[in-house]
Amino acid sequence: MSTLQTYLNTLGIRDNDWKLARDFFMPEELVKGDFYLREGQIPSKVSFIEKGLFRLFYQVRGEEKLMLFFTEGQLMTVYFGFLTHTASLRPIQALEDSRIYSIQKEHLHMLFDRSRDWERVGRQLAESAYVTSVMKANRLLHDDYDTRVQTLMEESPSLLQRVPQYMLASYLNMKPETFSRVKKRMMKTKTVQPSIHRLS
Amino acid sequence: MSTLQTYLNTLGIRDNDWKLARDFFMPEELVKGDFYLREGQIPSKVSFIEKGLFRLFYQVRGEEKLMLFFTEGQLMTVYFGFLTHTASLRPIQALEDSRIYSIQKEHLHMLFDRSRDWERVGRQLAESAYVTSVMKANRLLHDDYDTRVQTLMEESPSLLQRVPQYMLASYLNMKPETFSRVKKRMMKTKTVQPSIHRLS
DNA sequence: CTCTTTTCTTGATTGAAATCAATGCAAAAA
DNA sequence: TTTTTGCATTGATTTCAATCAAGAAAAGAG
Repeated sequence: MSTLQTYLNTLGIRDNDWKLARDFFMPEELVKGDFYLREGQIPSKVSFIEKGLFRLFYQVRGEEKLMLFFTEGQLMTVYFGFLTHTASLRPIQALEDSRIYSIQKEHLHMLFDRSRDWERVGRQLAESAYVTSVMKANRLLHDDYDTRVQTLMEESPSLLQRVPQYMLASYLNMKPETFSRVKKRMMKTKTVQPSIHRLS
Repeated sequence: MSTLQTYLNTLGIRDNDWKLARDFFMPEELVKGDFYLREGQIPSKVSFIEKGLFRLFYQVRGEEKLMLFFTEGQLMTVYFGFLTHTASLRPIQALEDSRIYSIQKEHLHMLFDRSRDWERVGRQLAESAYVTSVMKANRLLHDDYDTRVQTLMEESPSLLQRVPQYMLASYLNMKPETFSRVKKRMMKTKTVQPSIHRLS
């Protein structure tokens, strides 16, 4: 629970606000392959990920499109369905054994009603969800293939280890073959690995 | 001012909350071509559009990319820069003579501090900005060209009258030539116009 | 350790939109 | 009126990722 408390602390949730919320958060364990949320369910909770990795995806004409990863230190939900009270067409599945803390929507709204700080946090989370989503969309829309792969490698190198490449390709809105070719192309172009010696 | 009041009313801003805010909203008139926000400025206000039409765009390698339209009854700002306190790379320009009411960011935060309802509205606006942005991004990413044009024609027919076609093309992330060809293709395929007689 | 399955790579081909280029067309300016 | 300007259309060509099709390599099961 302490990682959750630390996280909330950075959002401005302290002592009293934490006491209000503590009992609402329920621990859950999921093993690789488990569904956190199934297709057709209405998202009714938000979860803080203490450990693990998840993917939010959907199916279209037989093929899977991966939209988002969630991992340690992040809040997870199908925010769209959570906000619009609509059934999610987008399951969330654990890609690794995971440990999370979940709070129900109704409890979250209780917190909003009971505390100014929680209401403010609610706004800030919505705001940062907006910022994140806009940045992601702009990249997918306007960055070329090479840039997308490069950005991913720089910003989320750990994903390369933890996730099969075809999922990363889908996440970047390209085919696995294309991802493979872009990667190869980048290796060729790449200059010598930066190292501490090159700082001189 | 009354259209603004009506709008805020639908968000749950009544009597006292309105009185708190009223004097913060300043009327502005812009004529076609005026910049509501210039490149490099930090967005410091939000405006309600009573009348008119605006475009949010940016330049990349000499070409203009149109990201958003704002029109009557909507709130306008470069929300991204507004939230992140960063200079906007994205000017907003009036496409028609317009009349708006603007509130400064600092005043908005005063309202958040002074009233629970305003803080809630702040959250709800962030939430709906998120929902809108996700829907828009998903369409641009996953709908094919024909669908994008068709959706635009169905949902925003007035834009077709008010905006040159090359801007609509850019808005849908395609070239003017492509837009033209898609439109032509659609005309051919189109079945007889639905009419009241066909309801039988 | 071997066998099986999944994932990744590579090559050949195809297809759809971008690009290049020319023309048409209508509204505004001279 | 003619001329100019901005926008839309159309055709020809190019480009780049998708698709199709084998294999190779890696991961997992027994």
